[in-house]
Amino acid sequence: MMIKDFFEKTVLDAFNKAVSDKKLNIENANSQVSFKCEIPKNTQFGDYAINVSPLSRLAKMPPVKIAEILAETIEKKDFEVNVVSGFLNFKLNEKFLIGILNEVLSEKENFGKIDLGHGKKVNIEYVSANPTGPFHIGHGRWAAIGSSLAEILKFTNYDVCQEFYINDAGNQIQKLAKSLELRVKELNGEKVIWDDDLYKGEYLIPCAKAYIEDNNGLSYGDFAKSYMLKLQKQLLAKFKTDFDVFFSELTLYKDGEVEKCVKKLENSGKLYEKDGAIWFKSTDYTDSQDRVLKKSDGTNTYLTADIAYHKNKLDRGFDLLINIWGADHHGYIPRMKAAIDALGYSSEKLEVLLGQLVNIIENGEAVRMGKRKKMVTLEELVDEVGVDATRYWMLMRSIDTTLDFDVELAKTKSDQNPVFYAQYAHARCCSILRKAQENRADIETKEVLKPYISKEEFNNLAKEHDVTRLFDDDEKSDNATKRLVLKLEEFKSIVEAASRLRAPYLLCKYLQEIAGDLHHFYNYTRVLSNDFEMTKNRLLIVMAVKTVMKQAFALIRVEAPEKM
RNA sequence: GCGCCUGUAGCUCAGCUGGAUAGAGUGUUUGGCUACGAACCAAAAGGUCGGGGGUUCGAAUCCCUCCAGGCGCGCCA
Repeated sequence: MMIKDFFEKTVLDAFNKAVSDKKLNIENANSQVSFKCEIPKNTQFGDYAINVSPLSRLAKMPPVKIAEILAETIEKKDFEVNVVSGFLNFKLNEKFLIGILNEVLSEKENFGKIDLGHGKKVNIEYVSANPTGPFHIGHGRWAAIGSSLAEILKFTNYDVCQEFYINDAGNQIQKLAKSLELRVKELNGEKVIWDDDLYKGEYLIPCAKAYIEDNNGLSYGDFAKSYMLKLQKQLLAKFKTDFDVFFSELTLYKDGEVEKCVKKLENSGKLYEKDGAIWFKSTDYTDSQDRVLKKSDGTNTYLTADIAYHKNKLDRGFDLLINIWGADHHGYIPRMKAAIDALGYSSEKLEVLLGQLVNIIENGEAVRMGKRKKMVTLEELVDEVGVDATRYWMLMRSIDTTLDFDVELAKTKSDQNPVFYAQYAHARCCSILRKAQENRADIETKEVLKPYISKEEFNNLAKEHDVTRLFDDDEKSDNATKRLVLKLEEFKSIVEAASRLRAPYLLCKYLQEIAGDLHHFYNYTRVLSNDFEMTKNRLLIVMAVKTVMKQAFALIRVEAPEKM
């Protein structure tokens, strides 16, 4: 149980008791009363607080009075209560904190796990790029967010399938084929003329060389597609983004699923013909205009195949479809939801996370990414900044804000990137745990001394973890200890929020905070000392911090290094 | 014109279903290593929360309106 819930329940119990004892006079006994526990901004007040002011109208009493009555009624156990105006402030004592620490130590990497998904089958689709070129930085944002969200959902008991939709069936593929053909001819010494709408990026030159060397009988289009897809897959793996399924749009056509889907829509009565094209009456739902499914030239639009794709996913039995789309696809949501409803499924099963785009900052100016202009590829960025820093940077901010990526800053000042601050805290924990078991020298005599704790004792410590004492009558040290232990407990609510709100950035924020608390603790509290009992207790704190940080890093798929 | 997102410290951003004196990082200034990693810590300075109305005991948070920026509004994908 989370501490906040504990205090909310404690106060609610006290409230009910006060009402039945007639200490509080509530007219409408059936009225819903609930309390909200929060961590005060100013920790002078206490560790947790509940504001009872909203009750004053109901009880016809000033807030202070209510707070005083409740404070008297509350059954105190391992904490103190004091009243300031309408607030009930709670201060935890040492025993309470020891309880938290023991919980972390016994649950280990399972600490913070919570069953939100009840094993629900969820499909999360993201990146889904055309196989016509390398990823740009924007793709990196979706890759980082999607892969991290997948971890978070798994941790909160969802059955997760990560999927990448390959857009390999549109006329962009013809352009790709033509572009490769021209590159091949160029390499063969022919003079060629490039149309403006072709892919003139230099990335097709190595592809053309490979084609000349051995094209395996493939067409230009097929060769280029599989070549680009292979490169994309390699980069995704390097970027710690592991898809379970790569789904080809083309197979929807080959298997006749697109036609079947159109038939089904036709049966629903939502299709009509106009100007030689087949339209979907999506305005019967929430869309602002009807959409063309089959163009007057007889070919399908992108939407048609995409509807068939979503039908396919639903037919595979997923309870929830999560799509991560760039903000530029925002207008696409109503038509997709309309189609899902028209097909007889529930559009509530589709949840679209709209991500704001990424700007590249160069010389202090935002440069819009254009596909055929000179651009920074994700691969270049990863090579220069590193996988961890790039992922962290992409995840740090809420999906709702446009991300400004200052490439120069990330390259030249990478050692002051926030990710290092958090990683350093983890490495510091590891270092203390190592040092505790190593021989050391006496400060004055330089004589070699035994380790603070033997390997055997250390290993027992990890198994039995009996925390006996945390405080040491040093105010700063004790406060730092308390702050750190409470931060460990907060991991539970962070995980819950990150899962419910689909917000991996909360974990980055949490890592910054716990890292800060660890460094603060380190500066005020000596872990390894000649007080053997205290050394053991503090090693257990460090172990707990290491465990929780490692798990938090795992959820965003960033390395938690033992050394740096 | 319509829809979505954003506007909080010099810069980049938090601020949970309304609550106590508005929070971090970074930058600036200052102080701290002769035992566990100074890639660290501590302190100071820095804000009419885009403007204006409204709702109420109370608003950065909810509602209305205006302003500014971003992204969409194809028989493209």
